[in-house]
Amino acid sequence: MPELPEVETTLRGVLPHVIGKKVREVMVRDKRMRWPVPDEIHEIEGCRIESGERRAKYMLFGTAKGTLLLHLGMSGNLRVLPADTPFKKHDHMAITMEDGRQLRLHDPRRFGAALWIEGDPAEHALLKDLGPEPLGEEFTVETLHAACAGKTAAIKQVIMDAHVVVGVGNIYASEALFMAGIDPRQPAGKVSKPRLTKLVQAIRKVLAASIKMGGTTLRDFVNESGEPGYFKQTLRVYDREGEPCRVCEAPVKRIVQGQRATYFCPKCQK
DNA sequence: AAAACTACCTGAGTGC
DNA sequence: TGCACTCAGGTAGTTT
Repeated sequence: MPELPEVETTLRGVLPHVIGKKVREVMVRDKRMRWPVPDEIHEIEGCRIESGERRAKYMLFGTAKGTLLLHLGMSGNLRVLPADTPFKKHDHMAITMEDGRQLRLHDPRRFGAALWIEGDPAEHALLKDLGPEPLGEEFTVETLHAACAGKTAAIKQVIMDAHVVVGVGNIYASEALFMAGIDPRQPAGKVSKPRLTKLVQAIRKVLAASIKMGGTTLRDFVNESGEPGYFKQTLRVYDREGEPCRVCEAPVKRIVQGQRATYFCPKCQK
């Protein structure tokens, strides 16, 4: 589920409930996540949360003692609920704040993660080799051009590579390539610089637009309040196989690249 | 170095 | 109803 806009939406919703507040208790109901939830996660108990940031699709909550890292995987959500709300199946972790509110990490597929980082999070193994943020200044046509140079891999796979640019998942990769008019199968090294310029703009635009609408709910994404995102109705190609292109009316095509579905318009994207 | 593929896991949907 | 099968928003790790 969650790509960058969904994580950003969740983080923004959660922040007002945690910034400047102390954590009372962490309850781990099922430590089987992508990596076992470490016992050190309890280090956060009694700490005041000073910061909350997103890096790629990771959420980082900083305290004086260390940093809580959360990832929503494919099926996760993080909700803010009264602490006495009955637990649901797959509510794996609950973080109770001093005011009685609780953050619930719910993740049926358990591809998500909850880790405790001591020291500088930027140096953590999961974060240190990540590429630039797509909405930040460091992601430019120059960086993308350099990353694509000489590569035979399809352009879609390259923009989904977190070493090149973070946060571009399967939905927004297809959408950005449509907006830029680029065939997702094009070898990355063969896409001209002007077209990469369009692609950089398209990636920024589609992510920003989705954040504005609270993200995309395909099946089960909900934000911190349990509400879906509304960007799905704006999708131009993703999950629209056989339906008419919104520009030229040619049927949208679905192919598989790197074991993942890709959607594109064969007429608009060359 | 880069590309291809595997693995992790549950639930929804489809076809028989 | 039930079984077998496919597919799903991510990404670290291994193999080629």
